[in-house]
Amino acid sequence: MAYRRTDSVSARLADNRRAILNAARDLVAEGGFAAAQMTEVARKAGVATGTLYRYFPSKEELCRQVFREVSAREMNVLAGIAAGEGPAIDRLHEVLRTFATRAVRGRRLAYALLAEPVDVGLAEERARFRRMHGEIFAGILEDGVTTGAFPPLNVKIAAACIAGAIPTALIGPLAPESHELEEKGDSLVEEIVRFCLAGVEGAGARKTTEQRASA
Amino acid sequence: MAYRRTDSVSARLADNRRAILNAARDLVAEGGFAAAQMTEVARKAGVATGTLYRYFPSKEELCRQVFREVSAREMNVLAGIAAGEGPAIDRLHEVLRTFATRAVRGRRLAYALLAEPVDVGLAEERARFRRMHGEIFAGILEDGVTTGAFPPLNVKIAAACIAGAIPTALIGPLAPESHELEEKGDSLVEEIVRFCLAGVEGAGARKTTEQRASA
DNA sequence: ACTCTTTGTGAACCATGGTTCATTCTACGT
DNA sequence: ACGTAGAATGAACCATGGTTCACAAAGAGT
Repeated sequence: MAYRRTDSVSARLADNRRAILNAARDLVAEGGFAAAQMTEVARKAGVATGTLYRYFPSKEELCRQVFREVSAREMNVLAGIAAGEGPAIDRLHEVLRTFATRAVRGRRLAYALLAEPVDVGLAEERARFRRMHGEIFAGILEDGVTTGAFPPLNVKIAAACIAGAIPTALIGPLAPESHELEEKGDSLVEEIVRFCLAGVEGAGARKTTEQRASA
Repeated sequence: MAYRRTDSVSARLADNRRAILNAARDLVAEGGFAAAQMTEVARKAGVATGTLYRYFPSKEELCRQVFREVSAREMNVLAGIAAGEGPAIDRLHEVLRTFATRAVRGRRLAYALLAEPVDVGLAEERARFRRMHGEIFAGILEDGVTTGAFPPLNVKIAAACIAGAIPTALIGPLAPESHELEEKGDSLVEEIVRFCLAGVEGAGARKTTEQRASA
């Protein structure tokens, strides 16, 4: 028996791992995933390039991990609201407003999570992120439909629409070089949320001119 | 005077250019922009790799050109509908349905245009594409608001929401490996369109529980 | 003190795929 | 026919940036 992992070593390993993840996260928060190059991450974390590979099998894994950690924080905030008490409509309102507002506040990070051009690995992670948004929204919608607060609707599709509408409406303004959020951010958020709520609530069957004419 | 460009030569040049663009377009339609590698494009177009650079300064330019040509066709279809006669609401309905339906029919191409992970150059082109969608939608909305068919609303934001909701709701199903569109495509489209129309029409001020309570 | 194992190092390595360029070919004008 | 300009060629080139690996350092056990 020649070697055993001490607590102090385990701690140091854990510290390193954290330092690496933090370094990567910070780089992403500053310049998006494009800025998270292995050399830079290592430098910022205070370790050698090769060391990164003792903790993560590849850049892709490292970036995925960062993506998951950052997005998990957001998801938890939203999930918390979704799981709360109160009428579905209020929770929906709150979730949407929070989603949009947090994106506006943390623009660069939001841009990285939602819109920055990334490679296929991260795109996959991003898809998962969107899907989870959809599921949170869908949960509330389900509630609302059950209690009769919302008209009958296909909750999955409506949720997907919301999960797409919000980021897209924000993306132009979210782009790193845009500054229009500083002032008009709040009203923008309000308007987006309003659209989504209306999409949910006004789900009753509706007719085109032809249908009205033939009635 | 030693040389003058003949008609036959000009024609051949134009043919080559077209052949290259077509080759690239076909590759994109089959395997997305990821499949449009210069070597492949050249092979498919029946020219040498170097020749590509006599017609396009870089791969990025070539791909942008392809993107523009393909997307222009879509935009024109939508713009045609938007510019038509009839009540705004019908035109909106028609435009949205057409947008979604065409995406469903030309899945792979739609995926490439809307969702495939691409590099920054094409992402820029894609952003322009989205913006143009938004402008088409916004034009109709503007009309509808003016004529009183729609309640007052921020047309730009609503348009952006629509431009985001439709692709996002389709993306999962659009993904090359998914086959769920074959059967459920039409109802999916209907539901998405319904959500968007409701978002536009139900734009009247709406109140949260707190606001209702304090009234 | 000595050995053995794990951990850390960073310069060299390599894979990918776009781009170049010396050379060859084509066709225009005389 | 022949000289020349423009067009075509495609194998070699190169830039980027992730990954490796031979070696050194540190820590654990006897």
